[in-house]
Amino acid sequence: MIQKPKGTYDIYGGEKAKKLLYIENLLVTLMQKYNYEYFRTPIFEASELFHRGVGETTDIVSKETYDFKDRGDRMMTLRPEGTAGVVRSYIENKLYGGVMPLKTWYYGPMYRYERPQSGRFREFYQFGIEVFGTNDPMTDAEIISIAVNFYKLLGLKGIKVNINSLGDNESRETYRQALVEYLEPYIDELCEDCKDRYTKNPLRILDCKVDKDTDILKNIPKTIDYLNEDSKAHFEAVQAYLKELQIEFVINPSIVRGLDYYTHTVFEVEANVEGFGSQNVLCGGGRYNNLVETMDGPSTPGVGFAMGLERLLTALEFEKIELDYDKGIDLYVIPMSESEKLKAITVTQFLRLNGFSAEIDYMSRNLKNNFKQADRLNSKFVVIIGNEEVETGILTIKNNETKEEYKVKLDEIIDFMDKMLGE
RNA sequence: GCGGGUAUGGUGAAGUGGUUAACACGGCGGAUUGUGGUUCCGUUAUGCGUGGGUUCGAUCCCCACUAUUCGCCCCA
Repeated sequence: MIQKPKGTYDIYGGEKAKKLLYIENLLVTLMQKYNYEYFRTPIFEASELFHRGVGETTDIVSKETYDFKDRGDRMMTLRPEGTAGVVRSYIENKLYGGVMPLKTWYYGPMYRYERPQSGRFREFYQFGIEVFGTNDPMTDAEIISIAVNFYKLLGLKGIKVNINSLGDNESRETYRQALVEYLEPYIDELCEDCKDRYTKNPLRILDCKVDKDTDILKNIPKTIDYLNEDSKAHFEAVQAYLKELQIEFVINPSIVRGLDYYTHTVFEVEANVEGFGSQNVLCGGGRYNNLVETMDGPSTPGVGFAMGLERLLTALEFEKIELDYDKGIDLYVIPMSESEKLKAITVTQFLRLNGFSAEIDYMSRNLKNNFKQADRLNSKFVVIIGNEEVETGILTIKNNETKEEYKVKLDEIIDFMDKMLGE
């Protein structure tokens, strides 16, 4: 038997599918309200896009990509994240010539070759937003609030927002120097990974979990202490906006994010639920004022985030949150015998085309099992069609909850159902 | 890339080195040929992840592989 690739999963109907569609619909309507535009970019791109966009030294690019050569010998990569593709599209389509800011959102599968575990897949879905063309701290606050408000709308309770600031280029550089200076005497005491990071990307030593309890890490310089005036003002403004929007947050100096393109604000939203898996970051993002330029576009500030759908679903299950989607159908149509099937399918189609969800018996079940089936489908009403109904044109409709039975003329059935379902 | 757990039917699972592999749920059929969700009856694995080995004999012991799961690294 051929099995699914490691780290992938199927959705095969049922509650999970309904939940997923509900969440996706909520995202679409929320994005309309916030006035964001839908972006769709390819699932594979030239490998170089991610090497430059995400960062050569990141784990994501150095060891987690799905690479392949196409039949024209071009190196391609299945996208490991969404930002690089959107930025490429922004530049390639010269969207910087339009009205700013450009507020975009995307949703789709991402691919990373990792060992699967709780909350981590090789193919996983991300929803993300990217805003181009403004450096206003209000935007930073807005996108954080979007993530938080979305989780609140779904009913999630244990969410925690961590924010930090890396500052602009100047601040980053002074900080990097201070960091390297501070760490120099301790290099030998750091873990193997950190020794490597020290030369390649010292910032990432900050969120090392191996060394996190050592005095070296406890006293390590904080990025926020090295912000210049502009950067400090930016960070403070972000906080002021968040407070105004009543978004609770904590400043966490160890948040640096694993992608190289961030400047100024970085943040993570985590699920703070007892017993939740160790992969508890639901959403992460920040500002990337250098990225567009790095990718050969005109200097353009940007800010965005990405959230993982699988982790969100897990969090919802963990908090036992019931989503408000329709769990059943309106009517279940039972033909009493083979000879009534023609009439039954006509009635069913009529109902379906007039706004009701309706199902019919395809299995020629006996009456008892048909009622059982109606229960399984959570049908609000049952329509019985036998020879009497066909002769008189008057249908028997039973309310599946109250057990009340009604006789309804075929051409009055829509009005009747509207009334019954309280339309 | 590294470390731990697990692998029995459609599902959840018991089980023992030795003749017919519990039990529960679900499914299907019937008791009830136009009214069910209760109850009762019947039925539902020539088979215990794959391949080797130990043994007179292995689902149960050993090894490898594969899958899965949790964790590390990293990330959503």
